This record gives sequence, C-alpha cells and structure tokens, in this order.
Amino acid sequence: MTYNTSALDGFAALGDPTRRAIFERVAARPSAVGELALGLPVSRPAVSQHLRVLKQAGLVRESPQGTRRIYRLDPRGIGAMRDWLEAHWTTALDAFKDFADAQADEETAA
Amino acid sequence: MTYNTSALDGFAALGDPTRRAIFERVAARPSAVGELALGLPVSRPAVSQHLRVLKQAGLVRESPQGTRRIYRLDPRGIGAMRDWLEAHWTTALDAFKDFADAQADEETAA
DNA sequence: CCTTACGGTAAGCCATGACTTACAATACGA
DNA sequence: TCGTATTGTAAGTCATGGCTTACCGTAAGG
Repeated sequence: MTYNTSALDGFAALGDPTRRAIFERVAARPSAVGELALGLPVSRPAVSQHLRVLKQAGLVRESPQGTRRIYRLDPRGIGAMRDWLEAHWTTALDAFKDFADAQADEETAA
Repeated sequence: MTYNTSALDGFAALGDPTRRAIFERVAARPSAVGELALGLPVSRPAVSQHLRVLKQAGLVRESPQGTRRIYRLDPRGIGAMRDWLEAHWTTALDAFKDFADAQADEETAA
C-alpha cells in the first residue's frame, strides 16, 4: 500500500506527540539535540531519531556547528501541509454549508 | 505521557495513509461506509474503524439515513489543524528568513 | 413477521515504531 | 596528541494499532 506518500508524510511525523513537542520547541528557538532532550521525558537518542523523521518530512533542517547540530524549522514541509489543508478547508466549508441548507429545508418541510 | 492531546489529534488521524484516502473520498463526496470500502484495498470493518478515529478527531460527521450512515466532512477538526499550522507557518518563515540573513552575512564576511 | 442490507463491535494476529542501553564517529580544547 | 563533548547508529524490547474474520443489532420491504 502506497497511496500519496509525497511530502504529506508531515502528518505522520506530527502525529506523534513527542515529535510534535520537539517540533514546537524547535519552532520557539533553534536548538541542539542535547538541549531538546533535557526538556523532554525521553532519552537523547530518542530525540535524535525523532529529528531524523522530522527532517525526512521536510519539517526541520540541521546545520552543523562544531560538534553540535543546530536544528531549525524548514518551511517546505509545513508549507506542503498548509497547502493541503487549505485546499480541503474550503471544500469542507462548502460541504458543510450544503448539508446545513439541506437540514434547514428538511426542517421547513416538516 | 500526554502533551497536548486536544483537537490536534487530527495529525495522528491523517497520519495514516488509508485514513487520509478515506478522508479525501469523503471530502470529494459524502458517502456510506460500504461505498468507501469498495474503492479501497481494505475490508469494510477496517473502514468503519478508521471512520471512528476520524470522527473522534472531529474530521468527519455521520448522519444516519435508513440503515446506512452517510459520512461527510466536519469543518471543526480541519479548522483546528489549519489554525495550528497557520500559526507555525509564520514563525517558520521568520526563522528561515533570519537564518538566510545570517548565512548571507557569513558569506559576506568570508 | 421474516428476510435482506448495512454497519458497528469483539477477538486475535502481526507488523510497525517508539524507546532504551551500548557503541562508534567527529570536532574542539588543553 | 589526548581527553572531552556532542551526536548519530545498532540491536533489542515492548506497546500500539491496523487488519482480518466472525458475530450482533437495527432498519427497510416483501
């Protein structure tokens, strides 16, 4: 099973609560792996593995700085998700409006 | 571990490819469970279980119609995700801009 | 009524993945 | 050059969850 596996994997990446926490901390301030691990209830390797997933989803970028790797947001991944949601947002509203209208008609008829 | 478990569970819901396929089909046209299962490589109970998750995430709504249940989009869930992404979108752009500027300065200095 | 259609639920199987500890690699500082 | 700091990776464990088949409830229609 493959479906559309493109950049929409951002949803799977942000689906994990720990990963979402990491993402939000990186969003607040670019950080190294160790710093992130300090504020989280998981080990440093776990954070490292999560960052790899986030990176593959295009959600974060790393830039080496000495022996440390600074992680910052990458607009590409979040942009793709944003576009996808925005497209469905309008259709969702339209569909809901049609449904509400139909309900109203039903009420009137009854 | 709990983190923020509110309506952001939409990410976890849409993280699964099968669920995303179901969501897109419901977005294209409100459908019954059986119809959805016909066009997918999984059994009808599987679709039913996925719909439950999507419903709990506020992404779809069901409305009984005879023995059938018509599923349509629910704007609430997708709206929450949209807001969350939109907020981080701007910070992502800002952070990226700062980073790009710093890189440019570094280039100039070198 | 009795039958048929439709869909939710239970139980169980199995792959995925999140996490841990242990280890290897790399860059900096004394 | 040697020790230290920082991080990625390997291997293994364990829980989560996605899928299936079997079953039960319920609403229409003869």
